Amino acid sequence: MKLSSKGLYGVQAIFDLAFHAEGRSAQIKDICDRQAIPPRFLEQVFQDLRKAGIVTSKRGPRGGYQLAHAPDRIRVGDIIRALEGPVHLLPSGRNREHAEESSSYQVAQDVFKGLSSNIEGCLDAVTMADMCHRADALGLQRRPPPAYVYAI
Amino acid sequence: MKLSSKGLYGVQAIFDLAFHAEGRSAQIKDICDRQAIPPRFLEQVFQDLRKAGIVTSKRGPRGGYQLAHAPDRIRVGDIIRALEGPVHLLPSGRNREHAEESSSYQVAQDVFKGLSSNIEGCLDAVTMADMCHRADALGLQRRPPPAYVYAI
DNA sequence: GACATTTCCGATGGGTTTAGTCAGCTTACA
DNA sequence: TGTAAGCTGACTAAACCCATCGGAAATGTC
Repeated sequence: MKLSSKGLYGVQAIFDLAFHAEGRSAQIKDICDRQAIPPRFLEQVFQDLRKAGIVTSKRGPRGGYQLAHAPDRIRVGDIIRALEGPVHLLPSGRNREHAEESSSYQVAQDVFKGLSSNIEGCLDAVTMADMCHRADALGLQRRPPPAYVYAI
Repeated sequence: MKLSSKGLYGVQAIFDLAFHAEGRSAQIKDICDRQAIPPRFLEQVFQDLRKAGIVTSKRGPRGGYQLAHAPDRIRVGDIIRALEGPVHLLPSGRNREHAEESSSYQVAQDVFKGLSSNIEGCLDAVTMADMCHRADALGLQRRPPPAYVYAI
């Protein structure tokens, strides 16, 4: 049982936004430089995150992405669900229709449903604010984007 | 985030063994009939379970599989680990070596390591005995294998 | 208005994993 | 010795993952 790269990249990127941008917006290029993520791939990831309402975007020069909520309101679970769908331990089998009738299968179904929501609970227990605190504890330096200065 | 069919089939099969065979042995054919699992596929699953020491096997006529431990000593997590490897949320990336140097990545790594062991904890909290109790509560009937009777 | 920059969208391709099948071998009971 | 089971390894079709690409749309700057 593992996470896809999309999920990891997503969490890294949102954390990056929370930690380095601090409410302002950042661009894909900069996030990828800091987090070592392929830029064209992160583009896709951000599309999903935008559709899920986790970030807002602005096009054009000096555009970029911005958190839609405060870091303590964004949970790891929100990101994972946006990128990989709900945690659902039951595989959507092909000839599972026949099995669904058997009450024997229902026991497994009940158990896995309970486990799924427990696991979601684990993921929802960690927020971006938590990750920022941990980063501070590690001594990680914030690199806020330079304030824009008009050319002379 | 989802489970593979192998994991579900494995849990179903071990539960079936605990519930219907009750310490005795059962054959693939019978388990598959009760649980609606492709027989040749369950064969593979049982090989992994045997190598992990969760079941023992006996070949030849009137052979079959048998639990290696009491149902309250077999946890869902044991089965999942045997069939899908340890829960490890971090994808084993290709160019992740470069990223590992960045302490930014280390934050994500720490968080996911913690989450992984929490999730294992969820899976280890449910035993086969628990599933049997639940099945009893659902009114599921046990179908023990008929005691062998010598032909006249 | 022209241009540069950045996000947005859809398609594509290589590689890996999954789910299931198959043929043939080994073991062991009767 | 025949037959019923498990054991082993190879195989395949489909799905999925991880990007990468070309171009379109929006928007700030000159």
